[in-house]
Amino acid sequence: MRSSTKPDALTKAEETRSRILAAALELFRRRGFDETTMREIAAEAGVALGSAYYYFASKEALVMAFYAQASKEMSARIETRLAETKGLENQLRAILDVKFEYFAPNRLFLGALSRHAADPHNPLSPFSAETAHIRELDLQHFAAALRGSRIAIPKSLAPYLPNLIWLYQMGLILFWISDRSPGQIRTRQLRDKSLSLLVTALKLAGFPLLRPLRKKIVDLLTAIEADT
Amino acid sequence: MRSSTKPDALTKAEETRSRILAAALELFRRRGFDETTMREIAAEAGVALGSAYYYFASKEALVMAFYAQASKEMSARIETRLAETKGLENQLRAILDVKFEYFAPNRLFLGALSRHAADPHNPLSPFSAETAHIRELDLQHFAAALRGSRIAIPKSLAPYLPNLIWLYQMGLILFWISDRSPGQIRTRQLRDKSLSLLVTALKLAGFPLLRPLRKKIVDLLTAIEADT
DNA sequence: GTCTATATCGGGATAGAC
DNA sequence: GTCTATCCCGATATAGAC
Repeated sequence: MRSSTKPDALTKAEETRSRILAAALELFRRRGFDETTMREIAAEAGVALGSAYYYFASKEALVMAFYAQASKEMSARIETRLAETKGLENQLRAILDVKFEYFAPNRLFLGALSRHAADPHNPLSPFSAETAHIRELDLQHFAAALRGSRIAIPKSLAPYLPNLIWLYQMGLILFWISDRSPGQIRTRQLRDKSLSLLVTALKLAGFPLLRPLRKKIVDLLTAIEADT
Repeated sequence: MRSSTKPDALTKAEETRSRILAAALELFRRRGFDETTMREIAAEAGVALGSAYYYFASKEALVMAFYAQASKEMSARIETRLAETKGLENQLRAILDVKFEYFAPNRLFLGALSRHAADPHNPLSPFSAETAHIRELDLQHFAAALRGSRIAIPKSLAPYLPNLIWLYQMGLILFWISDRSPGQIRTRQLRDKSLSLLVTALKLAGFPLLRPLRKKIVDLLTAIEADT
């Protein structure tokens, strides 16, 4: 518990903890996740190996701490940007921009983590139960952008859209992580073209002739959602 | 090189090699990939640790050998099934069936490997350069099914379809790998509904009113394909 | 409660004798 | 081509100083 005599300062323990986390992230960024050892992290933070383990039960726990911090910081930025931006496509782009900007220095690091991305049962996966609260925050941003949009979205489809767009965004991020084109130009192209496609598709979604297709899509989404 | 005096029998070396591979796969299936150690594999195969490494440079190499074997065996089965099946949807389902049947005993094992799935630069990823020849075989099956179909597919879209369907199939397999519903019922539902959706979408693809959407899709696909 | 120092283990990979 | 003996190193457990 925080000492009640210094409510504004970090306690010694909190200071040590955040120094260890900072050292870990610095090394993860510089050398990648797998290559960084707990011994190096402890050395970089100026503590003994045992201390590092005292604060973080595993290397994995350091990653979870990173997730929490990133989610919190990005969420604030996203809310600011959404308030200054008009139009669904622009708002979605704004969300993506915040993420890419924030993640840019961590691309190598995230690349190592993406190994776990495909396994929803791995705690580090963006699909896992352990990261559910982070996902939830993201979903709220997407839902807000959709609510503010003037595009008429079919009622049957609407409940699934935040999740679908979240998934789309994860796909883009995964693509970006292993995009080796200079400055990740290809991801930028993909982002622009796919965003434009997405918005066009949403505009067409209510079109009567597409009813059978829409029905099949909703049917599919319902089946997937069943429990998860 | 194989001894020319016994063209039909396995040489001793080949026998040892395949015994090691069989032991490895058996253990991978039973206990999972990470949990299985090279020491156990050697013991199960009745050879020394060093011998296992003589035949397979790493645990990873054992996986690549599994891939090669699986690809070869499934390819033969798929060709048989395609010859007996009519209609695009049925043919696609036939291909998926062969894969799921073949992979069924290896679900746990594949689950551990799926960690690498998201990283195209990892040799074990289905997207990697090292697995390109396996992917190529798959693509040919999908291309054959599409060629044999009576559905009129827009010229602009056609070249991308085998790749797209291959990607769709990978998505299904990834879903299946971590599908914990009894008997993987949910994957079966998803397979049926998504196949039906896919075929419906292909039938509608040439529809004139969808031209702007189609154009955007082709545009997107072209950008992605650019080099990779 | 916070942290250091040290010991031990598990497992991938390799060297070199035979 | 097969073995034994090691190397190396990340991870973990623990005893105990402060």
